[in-house]
Amino acid sequence: MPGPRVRIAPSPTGYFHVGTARTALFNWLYARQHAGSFILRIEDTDRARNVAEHTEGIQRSLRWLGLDWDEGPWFQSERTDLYADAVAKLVSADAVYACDCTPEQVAARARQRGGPPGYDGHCRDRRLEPGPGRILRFRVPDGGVTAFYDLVRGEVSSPNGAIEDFGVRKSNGEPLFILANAVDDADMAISHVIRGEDHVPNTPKYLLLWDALGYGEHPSFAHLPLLLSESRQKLSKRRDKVAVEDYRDEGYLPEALRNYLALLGWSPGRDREILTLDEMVAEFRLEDVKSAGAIFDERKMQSVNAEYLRALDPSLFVDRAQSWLRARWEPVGPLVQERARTLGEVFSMVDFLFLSHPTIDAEDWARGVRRQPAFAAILDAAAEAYTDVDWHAEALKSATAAAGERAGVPQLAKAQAPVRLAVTGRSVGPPLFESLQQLGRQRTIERIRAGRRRLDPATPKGPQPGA
RNA sequence: GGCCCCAUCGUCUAGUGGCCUAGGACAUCACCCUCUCAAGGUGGAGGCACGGGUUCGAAUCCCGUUGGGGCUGCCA
Repeated sequence: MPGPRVRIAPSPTGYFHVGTARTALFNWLYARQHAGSFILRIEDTDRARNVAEHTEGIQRSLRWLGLDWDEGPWFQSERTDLYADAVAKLVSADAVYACDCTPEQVAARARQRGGPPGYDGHCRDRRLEPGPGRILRFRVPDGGVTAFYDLVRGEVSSPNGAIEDFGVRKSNGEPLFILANAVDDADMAISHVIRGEDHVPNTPKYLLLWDALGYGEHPSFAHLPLLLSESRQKLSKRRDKVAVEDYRDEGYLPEALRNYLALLGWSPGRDREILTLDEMVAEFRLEDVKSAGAIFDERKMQSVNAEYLRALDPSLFVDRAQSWLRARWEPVGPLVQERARTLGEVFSMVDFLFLSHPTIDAEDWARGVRRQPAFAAILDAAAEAYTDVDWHAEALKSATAAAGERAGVPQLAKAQAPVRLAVTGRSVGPPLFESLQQLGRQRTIERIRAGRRRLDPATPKGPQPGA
């Protein structure tokens, strides 16, 4: 008697997101509760947008959160034969047709109609031969309604007339999300599709495809409420700070993050909030998940984390803090080792990695500013250069050298000084580029900007003399 | 614009027709404790979006309005 089969299907196009983590958690809870299988599938069909580093990040984040998977990771990029077979089936059933309209043409016609954007079915009856340069589109029925039952939302339906002829295979032959997604769910015998609410509009298309491919009984669906930013918009990788690993680096405990995430859209009831994983597994009910979006509130998450921290056995707390501290400076350890005369000196060499704002040594700073007329120009150039450089020591070195040249200071030794002062607060310390690599892009650039502001004549605070 | 979804304190939520004078947590304010800060304790302020129904009775059911969100890609 096999249990349910669920999956988390992230795409490696960005850092692993707290929203994805919440979806993964709910899938995982469901699988564990029903002795089912939790499957990891990497949706990397869009080769142009994939970043290998993110594939690693997905797995690291999942493991860190304790969400172990039973199968996978499967990579869609390695399953292209499956999609090709499905496409062949769709073609021979005349469920899809080839279309050679460019996106520009589609948009232009939509503008001309003055109607809504979207594809107008232009090539529906042109009977073009499928092939390179031609996208394959699904022939959506003109009439009728596609409906499904959602474990969270109840009955959901939409008229087929509102669904345009969506693409299933790109003109370069790559499968599109909706196709790969449905084919894989069928192939992997997924019984419950538990995913974000943003996929609700995809579900009718998925079902149309599913039926056209003759896959039989539909999986069950549960669309989870979206995690929102403070502005009530869907949490976005671009706008918001959302990477799970950022929170790890800030010192959140995985069990605390997990607990907080569980509370978004679900509640164990009876006024309880802190609960163990076992309790969650025992009590979680998809049917009890709310359907309204939830704002991701970092302050609340902090208080949950604080509660977990306090509950730790003191010696365990020291251990946990220790390993966090250690992870922060360990990468520059060997570099510090060469320079420290006593262990006591280690601290002042790495303190900048821990402080939210570096302690600026007033004398070093004043001397640095005095000696380098292009101080400000170098900081500006560096901040700009660091914005989209590969965040590795070697690349940072070239970027800094280039920034120096742009500021009229071709010697790296001189060009690095203002950056070092702004970022570490001192004129001496471990090698700069490895230090920056460890500090991270965001904090580095923030500090350079702060250094830049420090250079500007102080803005008068109190009443102006004589005013 | 079209389609879809949603609606309890600022935020996360409890609530599934009478137990609701709507409970808890975060945040916030006051006080207590206290060498500081936390933690803890006590108390305060703060919400059922609005309008119609249904019902003896509605935060809970129905309809509408308003508001918010998602989707509308040869992204996933």
